Amino acid sequence: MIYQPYQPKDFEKKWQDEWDKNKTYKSAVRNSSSKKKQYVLAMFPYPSGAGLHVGHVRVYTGTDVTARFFRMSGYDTLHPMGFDAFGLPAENAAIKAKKNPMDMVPEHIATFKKQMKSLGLSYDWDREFATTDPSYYKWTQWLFIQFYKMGLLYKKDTPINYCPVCKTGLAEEEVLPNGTHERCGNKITKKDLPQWIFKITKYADRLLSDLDGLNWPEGILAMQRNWIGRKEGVIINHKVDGTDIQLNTFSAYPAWLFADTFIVIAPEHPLVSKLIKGTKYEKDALAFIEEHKQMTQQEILSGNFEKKGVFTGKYALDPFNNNRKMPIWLANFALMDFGTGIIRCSAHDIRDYEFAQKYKIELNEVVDRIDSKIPVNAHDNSGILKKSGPFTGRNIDQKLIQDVLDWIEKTKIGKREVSYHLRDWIFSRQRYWGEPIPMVFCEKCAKNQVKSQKSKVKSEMAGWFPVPENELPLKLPYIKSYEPTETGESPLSTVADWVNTKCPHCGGPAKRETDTMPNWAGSCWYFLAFPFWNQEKENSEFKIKNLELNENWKLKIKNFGEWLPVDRYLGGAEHAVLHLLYARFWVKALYDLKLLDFKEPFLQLNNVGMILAEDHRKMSKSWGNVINPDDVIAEYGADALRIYEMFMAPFNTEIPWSTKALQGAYRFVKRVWDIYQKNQNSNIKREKEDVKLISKLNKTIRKVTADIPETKFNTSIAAMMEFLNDWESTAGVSRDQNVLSVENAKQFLRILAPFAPFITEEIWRTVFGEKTSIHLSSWPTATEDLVEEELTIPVQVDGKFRSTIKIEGKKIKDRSHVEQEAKKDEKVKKYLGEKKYKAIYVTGKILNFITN
RNA sequence: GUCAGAGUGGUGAAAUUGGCAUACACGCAGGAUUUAGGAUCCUGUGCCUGAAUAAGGCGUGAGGGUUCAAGUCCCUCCUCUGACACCA
Repeated sequence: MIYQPYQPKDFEKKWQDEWDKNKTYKSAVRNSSSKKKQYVLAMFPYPSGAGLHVGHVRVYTGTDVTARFFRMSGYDTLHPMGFDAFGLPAENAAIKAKKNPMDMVPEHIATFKKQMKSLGLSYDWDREFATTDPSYYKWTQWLFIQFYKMGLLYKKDTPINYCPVCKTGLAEEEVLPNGTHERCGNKITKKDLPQWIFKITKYADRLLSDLDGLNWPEGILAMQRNWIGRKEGVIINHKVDGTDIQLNTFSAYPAWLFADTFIVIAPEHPLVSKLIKGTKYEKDALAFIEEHKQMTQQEILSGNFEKKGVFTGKYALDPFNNNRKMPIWLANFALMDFGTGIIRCSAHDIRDYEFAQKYKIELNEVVDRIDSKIPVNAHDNSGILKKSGPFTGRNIDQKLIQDVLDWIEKTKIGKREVSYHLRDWIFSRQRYWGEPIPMVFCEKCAKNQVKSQKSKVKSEMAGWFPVPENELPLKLPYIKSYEPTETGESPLSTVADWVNTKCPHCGGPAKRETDTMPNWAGSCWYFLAFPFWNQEKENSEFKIKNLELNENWKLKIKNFGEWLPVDRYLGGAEHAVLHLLYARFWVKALYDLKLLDFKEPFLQLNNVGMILAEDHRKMSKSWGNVINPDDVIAEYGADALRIYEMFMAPFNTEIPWSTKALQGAYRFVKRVWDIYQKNQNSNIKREKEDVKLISKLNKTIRKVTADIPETKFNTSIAAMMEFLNDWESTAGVSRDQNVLSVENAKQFLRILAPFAPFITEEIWRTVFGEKTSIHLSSWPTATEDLVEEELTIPVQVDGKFRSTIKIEGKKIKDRSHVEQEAKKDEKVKKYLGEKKYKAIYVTGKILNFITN
């Protein structure tokens, strides 16, 4: 055969089609198999109009390498792909393009799929779906109803971001950091609208404690722990002087409670109106509350606002100090959604201290100052207490804190309490492009339920009923105008024939919920769907039986649940909290519903680092520094792109793109091509194999085998490059290419296959004439090193490296032999001289002579 | 401020977990081939002193410590990145 230069264009398309046609990457049918499995998943993409980004290529290639490795290693491997197509970005893009997202999304998905195939990603496409498919969101809606039925959802008036100029409700993402609307630049306010809310806080403790068993990056675990923000402390009850009002405060630093001299309360706290009603302070307080309302979330979060407050005219009685009177203030730094919204304040907190100085509120310190300018900070939890009742004179330590807590409970001043940073999850969006929330409101039933003494339905929930399950999916109507409405309500509220329906309870006229679900909904359970998302099965076994959804779900989990949970999940750290937390939450709730039998969705998590542009900025159209994977593939081929992205840096580090370095990867792929082309032209005989080269090959196999499961793709490739260097030079020296047997040449090709699926397949089939895909061949096992005749041992004198000596492999454990050999070495002689020494020999690693 | 991660050549980075620091790659320099450029191949490439492919010294953010031996372990500090942040 004549030498052919490397031309990836000549064969990449051919193999894509072949793999497609033969369903090479179809996952095994898995039911009650005892065979080991790997469910390898990349966070699925939102299919934007821009197509795949080189950043996508990085995660998907890493995931693909992992899946291919396990597939070849004999695991049942599930490696699916789908599309997260609901949500704001898609909707805004569609508004801009003046199209309905329903028409646009399929186009974008087609582009993504085409690109994914051109990259050689080994997905089982039979399981593909988009979260926007009614057959998928039928289940999302059904799950919503299950969660509703178990009491995890409630509806409540909640402030949302609202643009008074555009007259529209906004998502958090649309609010710029300076508190203005990203589209019109006007200041955003809050508006109360009824919202569906998920009681994720009910699972706070389990979401926290179950983190312990996960093989996740430490940083992500820490972020989740932080976000949940569990804090142990006490709730203290106070009477308000001259009223029957009771105020509860939360404190995480019980040792310092005797120091508190005043109380602040969040302006939006429901007890405020009661405190100020009819007093001479009312007018000022109301003005203050109004001013506070005008503050945007951003101003509050920026921390740059002035700490302000007004006196309510009322006093709380301090149970720690003989009912000493504590003035109650409204303060703009008190948060309604942390603790109880009411704080006991003292000199031992910088913020409280400054506030008290400003308004000349009396203070009382219980620990002597170290720095004369400021009081000791309670967060330090150290010092000796004074003026602290029974605890005066005691040192602040764990024992004291426990004693204080016991005392508080014994005297019934208050009780131990746990507080969380985690808040309930606002699940409503006043937007078009999301799963319609499958709930119906009936005014008549609502009235009846409120009237009825027997009804246990809370007034806010009265009249709400889930859409009957046999009506699912509740399809999103195809409409022309779906832009946000003037009232801040969902655009669906304007579609009369969709809104008006029958009450599932009384059959009378009723209205549908017009809010849609947030972007997160579809991604909360998609990984559960892949194992059973197989159209053949859908159509035959499950559809024909026409089971109730509940039975249908259970049957699916029973038959295909063996794939679950996900063994390896790969994706960006930007989802560290929200997506990962929400998905964990749903899985736990489903476990409680007995719809799943495991508690954590993702056993191992690996983060992928972002790829920056060559100029070290983020890739962005406006900078004009975007690298399009299609262009790279056209010029260098998919294999070179894959190899480069796996080799560029450790998988989880952020890294700028480098076209030069890409060319290095391209050279490597080309050299692989060339050496096999040369091999093809020589008659290879096993007996001519080079022993050292085979030893190197086995080391390489061992290295790659160990590295891939640890996502150390860069060092895998470095090892293979080393091997290729050796192979080339050995072949060069021996002046014929008979240095590796066909079997061994194939072994190297197989360990390269997960990284470079096209070139390896092409060589496998054309050079070696194989009939079935290399990707279905089995992963090579490294054999024990064939005798290494000589080993190199470094020799130190007094801890300084001086020389190396060669020792026969057999004698490597012979300590005195190694020592004698070392003493023959000229350099060692020079430094060691005639001095007395002690020798430390670590077998096979190092020899160190110590003379002093 | 809190939490997490990271500081190694001109650059991206390695280092079988305490044992020859800088593998692999990019870049650069010199050479071969070429009308030329590109591509390809070969050689060299941490820093300093040296004519040197002689010899030596110094080197993993800074400083200290443990050890025969430290990029790796311990203490103090500095810088950068990310996330959260008026959290009571």
